[in-house]
Order: sequence, then structure tokens, then C-alpha cells
Amino acid sequence: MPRRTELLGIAAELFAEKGFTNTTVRDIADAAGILSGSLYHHFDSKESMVEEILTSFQARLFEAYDEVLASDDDPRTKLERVVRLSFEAIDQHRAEVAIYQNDSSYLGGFERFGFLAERNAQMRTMWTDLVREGVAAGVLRQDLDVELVYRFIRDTVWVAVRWYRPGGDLTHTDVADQYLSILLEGISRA
Amino acid sequence: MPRRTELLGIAAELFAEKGFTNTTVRDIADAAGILSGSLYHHFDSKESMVEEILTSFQARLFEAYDEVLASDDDPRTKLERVVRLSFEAIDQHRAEVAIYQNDSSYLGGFERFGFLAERNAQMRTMWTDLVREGVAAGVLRQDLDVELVYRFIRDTVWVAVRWYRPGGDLTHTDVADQYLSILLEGISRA
DNA sequence: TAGGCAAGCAAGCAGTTGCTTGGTAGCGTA
DNA sequence: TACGCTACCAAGCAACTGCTTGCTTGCCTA
Repeated sequence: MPRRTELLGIAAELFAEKGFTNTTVRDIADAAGILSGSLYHHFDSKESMVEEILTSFQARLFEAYDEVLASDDDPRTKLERVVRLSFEAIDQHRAEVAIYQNDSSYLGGFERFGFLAERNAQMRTMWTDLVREGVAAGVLRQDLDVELVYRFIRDTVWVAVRWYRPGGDLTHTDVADQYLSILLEGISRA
Repeated sequence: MPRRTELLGIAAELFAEKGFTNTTVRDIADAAGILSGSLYHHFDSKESMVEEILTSFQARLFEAYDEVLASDDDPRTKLERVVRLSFEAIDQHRAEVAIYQNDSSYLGGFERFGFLAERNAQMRTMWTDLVREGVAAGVLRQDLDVELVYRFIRDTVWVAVRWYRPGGDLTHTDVADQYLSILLEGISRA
């Protein structure tokens, strides 16, 4: 693995754990076993590190989403697959998701991180379209506030990164199963 | 209003907006129209400001929770009331909830903020007990993973502080209605 | 009208921050 | 053996951080 990639991984872990601004370049350098100045041989700035971490993660994530959306599955299946994909992303890219969850509101304030808002809009379109298709197809309730349903799903799925631990008792599939069951059927007794 | 209270309000808004560590004492002083050093006439430290903000908020919140729990409502009604109370707290104490959401993992690392973990445990007991009572009473599904249901509810409710805007189109009651409807009945067509 | 007090100013200190500069060690290759 | 490249070191700078100190101002009240 190229040193550059290695360093990005170390930085991502620290950003996820302590937050972007609370992580100093000296923290990253210490964890890598080098001096802080040496980091600037590999990267322009601390910001360019997060930028690279987030963009490459999002690129992979949306590629996976697009594959589902392009399929000819029915709306409900697509919705399920997208939820499962998201929990899988939390499992396999914990640090990246955590950074996205915790620091994107701060980072979004800088021009160079405008792509965050774009991806958010893309995400919103994806979810609301899926819900609307489900309603149109008659598999989802007609009285839903699509925008609210989108927010509830998005929040519950992504915030799970705060408590989900890869390798624990619950697999990401377990979590997705339970969540989909609750989301689709509710918690009331039939 | 005492100057002290006024300053806490200003600080809370800034903490909520930019995060605790990203808010400098000079930011707070500027917003209050005084010099940074003058803040120390009112408070020991920046940390004691957040501490006071969070403890007083949580005290009021749990007081309201306790009233519901002590009532003789049935489990499902209690669950509904607690959800509604939480959305109401987001509406009326946006800044405090936002600080609690965004900075408690960082603050929790300091000894003086141990009360955050205690309140978290208290919150967890409250929710899981409510769900278990609902299951026992036969109004909630028997196959629920109580711990997971608790996490999903907690996350969805509190993270709403990120997008809910008091005075907007949706009242906190609207949001609570929709969420309870989804949570209890699911989004699938009956 | 003298005393006490809440509120704030002016100046600065020590530590931390992201980042820069000029240099070097080691390795592969021509 | 000279060259170029990757990876890093050593030292430090300017800006910013939370906080301290000694002092002043204006108001209330006894």
C-alpha cells in the first residue's frame, strides 16, 4: 500500500474518533510515527486530507447506489437494497461515514467542500424518488409526507455509525433486517 | 434577565451553530458586545458555560419525562407522550439539544462531564422499559430487539434537531404525528 | 455622600495550531 | 558513480487559543 494511502487511513481514523478540528496534524503524524512537517510532503493541507477521504468514499458509495437504481427491481426491493447498502457502508467504511456525519456541517461552510451539499442533494433525490415510486406502485402508504419519511430514514440509517461496532454481536445485516422490519411494518402488534 | 443568563444564551447559540471547540471565548464575547476577558467575571471557564447549559436543560427535560412515567397512562400512551415531549424539547430548546447531540461525545471524555453518561444511561433505561412494557402489555410486537428499537427511536428523534426549524411549515406536533405514525404502523400499505 | 458591587476594559502571557523552509538519508537506475 | 526520487527530519514562525491581572466605570443604597 502506498504511503499516501496509509496516511489517509490513519488520518481518517483520528478524524472519525475525535472530529476534524480536534485532530491536529501532530496527532496524525504521531500515529504514523513521523514528524508533523513530514505530512506536508504528501499533502497540501489538513483540509486536502479530509477532502480526499470524503470524495473517494462518496464516489464508491454512489456507484453502488446507482447500480441498484439502474436495476429493474420493484420500488420496494430497491428501497430495501439501498437501506442494506447503507448499513453495509457503515460496516465497511466506519471512519468515512463518521466523518461525514460529524464534520460535514462544519466543512460544508468552505467553498472547496461544496461537493458535500451536492451529494446531499443527490442523496435526497434518490430517497424521495424511491419513496414516491413506492407510493405510486401502491406498496407504500398514500398519506406519507415524503420529505419527512426521507429525513427519518436518512437520519436513522447514518446515525447508526455512532453505536454500530463491526465485529460485534450484531452484523450489519442483522441491523438492516430489524430496521427494515420496523420501518415497513411498524412496531405495533398486528 | 440577569446578565449571566443572557450570556449563557448567547454562548449556547454559538456552541450549537459551530460546535463547542470551534467556538472561541472571543466569539462569545464579540456576540455579547464585550471583551473576551470580561466573560471571566461571570464564568470560571468555557467548559463551565457548557456544563451549566447542559445540566440545567437536562434537569428540566427529565423532570418532564418523570411526570409522564409517573402517570397511570398505558404503555403505548406513555411512549407517545415521551416522543412528543422530545420533539417539543427540540422546538423549544434547539441550541441545548444541538450541543448535546454534537458535542457530548467529546465532552464526555472529561471527568466533570460524567453526568452526560449518567443521563444517557437514564435515558436508555427509560426507553427500553417503555418498549418492554409495551411488549408485555401486548400492544407492541413480541419479536422486537428492544435495544435496537431504543437506538432507532433515540437517534431519529434527537437527530431531527439538525433539520427541524422552529417557526417553519412543520410544527413539532406535525413532526411527532408523522414519526409516531411511521414508527407504530410502518410505511407499508396495509 | 460614601461605600460596595456588578460589569467591563486594556494588555498580555503561555501554550497550541497549521504550515514553511532548507536540508538529508536511502534506494533504484542509467 | 552520478543522478533523481521518495520519504523524512529539525527548527521555527505567525496566528490563534483559553485565561489572568490590575484597573475603571456607573449604579444602588445606607
